[in-house]
Amino acid sequence: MLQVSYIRDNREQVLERLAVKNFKQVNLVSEVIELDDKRRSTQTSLDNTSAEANAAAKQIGELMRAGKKDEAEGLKAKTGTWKEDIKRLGDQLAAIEEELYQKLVLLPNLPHSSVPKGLTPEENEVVLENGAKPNLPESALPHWELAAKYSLIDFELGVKITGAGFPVYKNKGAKLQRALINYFIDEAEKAGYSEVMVPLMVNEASGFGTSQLPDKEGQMYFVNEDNLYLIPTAEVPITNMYRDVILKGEDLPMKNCGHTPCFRREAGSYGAHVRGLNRLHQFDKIEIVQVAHPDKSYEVLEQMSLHVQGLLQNLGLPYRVLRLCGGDMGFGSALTYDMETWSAAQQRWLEVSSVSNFESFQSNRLKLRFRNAEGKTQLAHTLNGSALALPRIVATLLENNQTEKGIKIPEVLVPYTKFEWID
RNA sequence: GGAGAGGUGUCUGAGUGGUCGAAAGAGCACGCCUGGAAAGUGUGUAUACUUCAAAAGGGUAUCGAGGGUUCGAAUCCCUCCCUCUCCGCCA
Repeated sequence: MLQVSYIRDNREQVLERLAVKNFKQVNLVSEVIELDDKRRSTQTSLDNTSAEANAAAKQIGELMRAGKKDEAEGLKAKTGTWKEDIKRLGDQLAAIEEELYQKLVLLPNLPHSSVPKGLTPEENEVVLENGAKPNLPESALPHWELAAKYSLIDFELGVKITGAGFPVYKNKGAKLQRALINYFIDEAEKAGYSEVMVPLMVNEASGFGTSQLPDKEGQMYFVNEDNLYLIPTAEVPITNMYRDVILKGEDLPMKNCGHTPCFRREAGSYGAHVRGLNRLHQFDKIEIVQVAHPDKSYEVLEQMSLHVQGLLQNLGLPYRVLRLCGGDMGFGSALTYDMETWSAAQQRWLEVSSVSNFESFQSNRLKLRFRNAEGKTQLAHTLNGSALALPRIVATLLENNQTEKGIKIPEVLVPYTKFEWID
């Protein structure tokens, strides 16, 4: 959520930035400012009336104690109008604040100045490409066929137990999952992220805090009985650890990592591109999260991007880094890098990570602040990224590393898998 | 699931209708004291809003959340949420 004070002070710039995200409801900006004007004047009237009423109440108390009952009664008689006014103004204020909030949550975050204008994924900017794409023989198989051939993943069994998009990992397929999880967590800890294990269900307040709600309500599984949402990413519980928190300036940056399954309804996405591991309802992911000083958050973003790239390099996967264009960015993000690996058998790029700086968009909702050098509270910046999401890594690994002998496990993983080949 | 107790500031904890944004202690910060430290001592120590104000400061709101009673609510009433204890169930 954007800060109203910022919108007020930088109206033209806000409009300009929103245009980069192709945001159409530009009149919301002036509506927000008008409502805030109304809010302020109503608040002032309410405050003044309350002050009068408070003073009178105090005086009545004093008169009562002094035994001047008549005077007190006289004063009491006058309080009626104030009471009515306070009630009326209070209701008005609540209504205005609600309306303001409803409009405010419709405004996406402002994109960073480096974000390219654009509508579709094709307009994302390729920042860099790294690693050689393997040349596979004609007989190369896509990962879903490899998974069946080596008995690594049973999609049909998952359908029986739950439904499409909930695969069962078996044998070396299951072990590969655990190996990747442990490897990614170990690497994150080496980079200074402290591990947390968090709940897989969150309440409404947490969903709002990281702006999945109300924006992506339909994308989350919802447990009606208890009013809880299954997490679509560990970003939600991990970032919400810092909800309603005032950090000390010297505590920044806070760095956490965690592994969780992620649950996504992915309503409406079917077809050839979602075969196999390409898109699932449940998958495992290691998330890295930082709470940073506003002056440092873009440095931190680069550092997180490099961390993710390091993992991909270590796994020997060809990858590229995209700077998302305004139209392809998430609602709350100011700058997002997507990392994609080249899936040689499918001949396409697969998104395996997304690293974003939310600046103060989330922290404004979270009320996540720190005490700055002047001792004042200030909104911190939040960042997060996948490091990494497993399924497409597995897909690319299986496809790119297939040989006649079997599938070669990358060296860095062998201490974790304890086998070198899937055969 | 059944029965009971309770939610106050960074923490402990007082406060059952006015003088309460809230005693006291601890912690923390700064100062004094000290060769240095401890002890001692003094001061300070919530958040938000504010078309009041240059600032100091002032006003308003907040004692789990929301509503109500009252001239006046941390205190009384209602609803909800949460925590703890005992019983039941249980990895």
